[in-house]
Amino acid sequence: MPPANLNQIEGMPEPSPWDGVSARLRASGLRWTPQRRTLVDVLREHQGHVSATELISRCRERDGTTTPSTVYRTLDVLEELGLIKHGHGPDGREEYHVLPEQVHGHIYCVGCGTTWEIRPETGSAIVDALAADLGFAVDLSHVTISGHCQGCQD
Amino acid sequence: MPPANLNQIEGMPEPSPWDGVSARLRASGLRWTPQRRTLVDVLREHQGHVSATELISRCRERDGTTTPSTVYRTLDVLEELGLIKHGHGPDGREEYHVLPEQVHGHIYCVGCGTTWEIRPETGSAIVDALAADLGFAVDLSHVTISGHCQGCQD
DNA sequence: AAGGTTGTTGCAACCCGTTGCGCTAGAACC
DNA sequence: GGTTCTAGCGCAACGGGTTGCAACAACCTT
Repeated sequence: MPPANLNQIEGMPEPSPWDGVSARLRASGLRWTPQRRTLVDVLREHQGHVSATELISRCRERDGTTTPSTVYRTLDVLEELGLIKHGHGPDGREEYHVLPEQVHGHIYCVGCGTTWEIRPETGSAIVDALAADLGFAVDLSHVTISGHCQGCQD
Repeated sequence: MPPANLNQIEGMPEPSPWDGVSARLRASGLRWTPQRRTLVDVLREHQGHVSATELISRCRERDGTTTPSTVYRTLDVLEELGLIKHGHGPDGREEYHVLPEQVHGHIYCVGCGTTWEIRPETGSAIVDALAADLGFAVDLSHVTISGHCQGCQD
C-alpha cells in the first residue's frame, strides 16, 4: 500500500484546510488538545456563518464538559491562523465566518431578518469609495451593514 | 413682557429639538418622568457619539438612583421619536448618535482606534452600490466599518 | 382633590463575551 | 517510560446589555 495522507486514510479524499491544523499549531509552539479537536470537528462541518453561541452548544453536544471561555480562546487562535474570521452581526453579537475563501461583507435586512453576502463587485465599489475618501483600507468582512431588502421596502 | 417660549425664558433663545420632547411623549400616550428628564438633560449637552455606559454614568451624576435598565428603555423610546440613533461600534457595543442631522456612517481604524464620519458623497456611493446590487436600501448610520486609516497602513 | 388606568420604574435574574488565576496535561527531550 | 516546561484548561467573577415582574406614580377623569 502506498503512503497515504494520514488525515484521510479512507473513502474519497477530500482535502480540507482543516487537515493541517494540528501541525500548524504545533509548528507555532501551540498545542493540539481534545478541546480544540472538538471545536475543529464542529467547524469542519460548517459553512458560512455561525454564532459563537451555536458553536459552543454544538461542542457541548460532543463533549459535555465544553467551557465557553475555551471555545472563545480557541476561536481566537483559529482566527490568527486565518481559518475563520469574526465579525459583528446587526445586533452587535459575534458571528464567525468559516473558511472565508474570499473577503466578503454582509448586509442584513431589518425587515425580514435575512442576511446576504455582498457580491465582490459591489464590495470593491465600497472599498474603492472609502479608499478615495480618506485613503482608508476597509476590512469589509468584519461588518454587517443593515437596511431593508427590496421585498421589505414599502 | 411678550409671551415667551416656556422652555427658554432666559438668555439667548436657542431652540432645540429637545424642547418639545415632553409634549411629544404625552401626545403618544407616553409619560414625562423625572428619570426621562434626567436623561434628556444629559443628552441635551451632548453632540455626536456617546456610549450607553457613559450616558448611564452621566445620569448617575445627576441622580444617584439611576438604573441602567431605565436608561436603555428610555433610549429606545427616544430613538423611536427620532431624537437619537443607535449603532454598533467596532467592538459591537452600543453607541448613540445624538440628533443626527444627516445620516452618516462611520469608519474605525483598527490601528489607531480613531473613528471618522463617512462623508456624504462617499456614503451615497456606498448606498448606491448596494441599491444596484440587490435593490437594498442601506441604513448607513447603524454601522461602523473597520479597517486601517492611511497613517496605519504599512 | 381623590381615584383609577396603565405606562414606567427598579429589582433580580439572565445571556453573551471577556479576563485573571491556579492547576492540568501536551509534547519535547531524555 | 519518566521529567520538565509551559500552553491551555476550567473556574469564578466581571461588565455590558436585556427581560420578567410586582410596585409605583404620571396623567386623565370625575
